[in-house]
Amino acid sequence: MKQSLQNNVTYSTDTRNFFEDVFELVRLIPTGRVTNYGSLAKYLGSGKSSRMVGWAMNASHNAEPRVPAQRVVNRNGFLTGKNHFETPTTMQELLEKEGIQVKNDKVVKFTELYWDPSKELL
DNA sequence: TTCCTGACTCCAG
DNA sequence: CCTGGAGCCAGGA
Repeated sequence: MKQSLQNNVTYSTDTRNFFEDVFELVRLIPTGRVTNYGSLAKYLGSGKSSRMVGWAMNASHNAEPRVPAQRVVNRNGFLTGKNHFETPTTMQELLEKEGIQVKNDKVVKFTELYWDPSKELL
């Protein structure tokens, strides 16, 4: 099912809702914590569609209020999405500004900072 | 319309 | 423990 929106952009209705769900969920991640794509997808009921979460992040840059996409990394704590920010170092800088240490494109103490929506949220 | 790609993950070997 | 292949599904060519 497709529908045309006011901004003249076409999205599948389900996709649009999925986007917004992802955005809101990411905004719930506490400052100084991180999570991964798979957990978000699972929490939203998409199970194995972790790639779609990353794809949604791609569209999150224009979202209001801002989506802290830097807090979403892959399951090993690597900043796989860094190249999609304004500069390749933006993601890391944003994280460090929140007190998260990053080394070699990986979140230090990832397992301790990991935030699982299906456990932290009701 | 078909084919390819990807901010990912899981699983069999 | 490491690797390759498959599942996933929206967009772009």
